[in-house]
Amino acid sequence: MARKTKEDAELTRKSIIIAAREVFLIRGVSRTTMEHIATQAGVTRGAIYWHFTNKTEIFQAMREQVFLPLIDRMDDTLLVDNSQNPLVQIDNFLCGTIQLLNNSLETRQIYEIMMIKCEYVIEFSVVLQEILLTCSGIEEKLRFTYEKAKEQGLLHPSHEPAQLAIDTQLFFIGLLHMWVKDSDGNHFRNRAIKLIKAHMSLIIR
Amino acid sequence: MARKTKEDAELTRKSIIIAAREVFLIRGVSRTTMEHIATQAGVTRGAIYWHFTNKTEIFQAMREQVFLPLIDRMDDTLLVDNSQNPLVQIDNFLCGTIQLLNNSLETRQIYEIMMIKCEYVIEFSVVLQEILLTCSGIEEKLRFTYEKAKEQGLLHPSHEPAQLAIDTQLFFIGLLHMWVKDSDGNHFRNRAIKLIKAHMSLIIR
DNA sequence: GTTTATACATACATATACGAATGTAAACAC
DNA sequence: GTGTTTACATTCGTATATGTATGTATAAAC
Repeated sequence: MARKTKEDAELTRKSIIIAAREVFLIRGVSRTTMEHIATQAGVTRGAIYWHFTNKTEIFQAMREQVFLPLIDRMDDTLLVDNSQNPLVQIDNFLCGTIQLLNNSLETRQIYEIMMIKCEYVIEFSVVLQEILLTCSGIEEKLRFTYEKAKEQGLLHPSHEPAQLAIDTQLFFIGLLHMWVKDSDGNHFRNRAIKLIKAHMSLIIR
Repeated sequence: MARKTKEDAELTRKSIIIAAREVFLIRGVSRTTMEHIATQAGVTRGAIYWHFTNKTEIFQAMREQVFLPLIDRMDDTLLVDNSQNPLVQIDNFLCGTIQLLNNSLETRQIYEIMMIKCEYVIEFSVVLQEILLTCSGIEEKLRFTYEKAKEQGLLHPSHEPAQLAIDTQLFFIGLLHMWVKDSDGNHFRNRAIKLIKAHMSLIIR
């Protein structure tokens, strides 16, 4: 009805992203309409079209809220902090991600949306490329850390850091996918930390 | 225009499933309309509604074409044939799946649809349950085979079959997901067999 | 204090999708 | 060879989604 202050406008922008997340989760991204999001956010479609040009832009805004912190945390855990045992660093990174999913509803929901509530068709191919790029980054950082471990003699001599990095990465991608799908929690969610420990135990010398 | 023979009707039914697969792949399941499928199949929506009640039913029909053979092949490779080294059996099963994806366009496309071109909302929750169930089955059969390997002294003494089974399963789920996403082929598709060998080499004594 | 740009709400035009109803010609049962 | 059912095509009514255009009250700029 009336114009809001800039602060208020920013609040409605954020409430639109939150509403989109809630509706995406239930209806899936494709089946969610602007009207659904508007109703959930308590605004009209006009407000949404003011802040975003289309649904894809809302999706991207939502996605950045979890992906940028992920990269940061990965850098902090694997690259910056050199005081610890490299294998413990990797363990910490993996377990930290699971704990983040456990603790943060927002993160949990966005992961679920990105993995099983979104169809990666042409207009989302950018997102797919970014995911692949992020994975390349993870692989590289894991390899870097496994190389440190090898230098310190923590690995079995026949194990190559590059191989271990991909193996750990694929294990973790699989774990995340099953973690998300396993909404009951009995198959993977409750056992995730244990599974990570088991995976790491396969690698130590 | 005219009524067809039963054989012809079965052909159009199959052509509808093929058309659906092709359109699902490009547009995603949600954004695909009955009209899209009909046009692709060279029939009208009337024909589709005669053979299927809705889109979900087409999706299920398509899905069964790859999932039932998967189970069969898994049973054949891991359970029935006992002549080989159990670790080779597992290796064969994993590599066989990758080779199937390489050789069969149909299988490849259906996997891609199921993994990144479909939103698992309520009406698809049945599918999600089936996927979890299939995964449980895979885990069990892997464990069974790793137990054979342990009995034959092929494993490191500290490695438990149950742990190895889940680790291999999660590794493979991750690999399949990245295989599908990596349409260029440079990151995972061309390296898949090598990655499997590397994974198995982590496990042998 | 007036002007202007902002932050929306409302209204409209267009397009698309669905499911059902109906039509129809040929296959099949007898 | 007639009747019935099948395997569709065609048509129709309705609902829903999108993007844009327009209206409007107020915050902010001056």
